[in-house]
Amino acid sequence: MTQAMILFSSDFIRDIIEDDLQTNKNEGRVATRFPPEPNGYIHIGHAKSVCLNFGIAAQYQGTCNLRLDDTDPLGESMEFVESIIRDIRWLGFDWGDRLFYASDYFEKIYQFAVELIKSGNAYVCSLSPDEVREQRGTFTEPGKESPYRNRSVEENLDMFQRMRAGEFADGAHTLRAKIDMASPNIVMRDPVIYRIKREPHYRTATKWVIYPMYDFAHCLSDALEGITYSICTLEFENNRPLYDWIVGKLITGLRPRQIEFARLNLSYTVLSKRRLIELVKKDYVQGWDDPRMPTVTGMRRRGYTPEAIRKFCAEIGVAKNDNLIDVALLEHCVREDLNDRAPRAMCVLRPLRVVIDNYPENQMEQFECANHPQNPEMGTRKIPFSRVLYIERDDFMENPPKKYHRLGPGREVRLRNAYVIKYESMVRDDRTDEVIELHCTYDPQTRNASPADGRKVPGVIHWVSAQQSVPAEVRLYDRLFSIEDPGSEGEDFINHLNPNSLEILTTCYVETNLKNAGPESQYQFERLGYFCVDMDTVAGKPVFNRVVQLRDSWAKITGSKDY
RNA sequence: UGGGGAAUCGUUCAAUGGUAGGACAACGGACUCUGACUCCGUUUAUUAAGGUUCGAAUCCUUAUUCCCCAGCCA
Repeated sequence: MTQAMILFSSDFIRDIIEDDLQTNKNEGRVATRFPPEPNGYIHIGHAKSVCLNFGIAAQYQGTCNLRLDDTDPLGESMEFVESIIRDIRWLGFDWGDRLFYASDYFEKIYQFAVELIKSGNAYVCSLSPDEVREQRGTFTEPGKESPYRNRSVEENLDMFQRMRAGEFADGAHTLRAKIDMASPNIVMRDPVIYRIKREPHYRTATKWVIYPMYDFAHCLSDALEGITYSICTLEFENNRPLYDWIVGKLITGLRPRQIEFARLNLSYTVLSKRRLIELVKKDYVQGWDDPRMPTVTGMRRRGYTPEAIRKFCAEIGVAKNDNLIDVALLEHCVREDLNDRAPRAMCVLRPLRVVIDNYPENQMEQFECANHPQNPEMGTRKIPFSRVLYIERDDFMENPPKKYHRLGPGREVRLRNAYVIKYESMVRDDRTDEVIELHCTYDPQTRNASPADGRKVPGVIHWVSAQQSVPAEVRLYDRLFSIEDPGSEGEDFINHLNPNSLEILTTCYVETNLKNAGPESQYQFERLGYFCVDMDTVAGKPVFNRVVQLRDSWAKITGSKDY
């Protein structure tokens, strides 16, 4: 990614780095890493971390490694590795040849453990999981030392080797760091650093039956890669003393420094892996790339751009306060980006038929329309106009309120890019009494001009030609949850799913120009919002996802939600 | 309850002993062939109480509130 694409910024982590650079710590080197576990898809919260780690590397001419933190084979898979790589690339970041796997370090990490045993700093413990828990103590009481704590180095070495050789059942023994069972920090009470797990690993297959724990593997992986700043989230603050203890015992010279920041929370969604997995597994959504999901792949399918996501990550900043970011900020960022780059188009979501009585039966005109009102470089396109049109149902009211400036009995309105038309009469369905058709007349003088008599026509509505438009499916998305913080309540978050988070409209009409629009291309449907061509599109029958609505000050007045 | 963190507009981020500022949101208004965009304007904050100081969001003291930790998850 080029320098220009990076949003440079300042925060408490960058302050630390700049201080270090001043004193030439780490010989002026800046090395970070993004270390996801490949057991799920990455989401907008990960994107914050990606932007932070890769952004810092770019800002200080350093490096950022991509490292798959795959030390627990349960749930990890190549599918997730591939999705993570795809998503980070799409976000616009590059790690060159520095793609690493913690699993590639298993042998080295094993040797580090042997070293720890030899120096008397680790022992094989044969307590059961329950016993370990019981003996760990509580917040207020110290733990008890394991009866196996003082095994000889020789016995430990032998046992650990036999653990590796597969002589024992899962859970029969663990390797524990010998630290302090009385530590007020529970993390330091002789933490388990290796466990036996007879689970095939997606990369090392059945080569290993013991796997290092996060606390042991992560800091050593950082050290092996020469990481200078190991940036992680707040919940690892308690683990930092252990991080420093392990590195202090095993690594000489320059050591990585762990710095913690607050993870992102976003209103009206959930960002915990556990909850996201539940949404997918129990079919509350249609997969990881469901456009309602806060996953990178979901947002991509929805129509978000990498630029918008990066802007958002820059806007929210980095600090140590717990936060709940208003999703309105995310929406603002995508509108800002798409406003600049999305060509305009017209689409009628809920059609109402309009006949222009004084327009000749077989006449057809082509109007040249700007693709972007502020950017002429985006060119023009031709839009067909004819006697029968569709307009939005919401753009006609029988008994409109005062400030409504669209169509109604006795009213005039401007058809966007076309003529001013005037209401003449309506046709009702005999049975339902519903208005099914409008008859209007047009003013031929108003094609590219205001009415000759100087009268004001305040309203402008969008439309398509009935004959020359293409049927489309449009999927309207709303927030996945109906409360701000579904993750916080004691109640099951599933109870707060928004039942109206997806509305599928199958009778829409879009202008002919979009008949073969390619997947992932974004448009602004004027007066409606930004839309993105979904991958479910088939030739000639486009499917659009609504990325986000336009800001709508009329909706604020009426309280109505959308079209 | 022991330990580790954090408290600043509605939401967020800043101000590093010297004018509390930005963004989003909200609310007015201007403009407009998108009730969009853009532009102009307005409202709103230092958790509390003491102290140090010419001067405190910042330093000290005492409270209060919230988050994290008792996985052989990360």
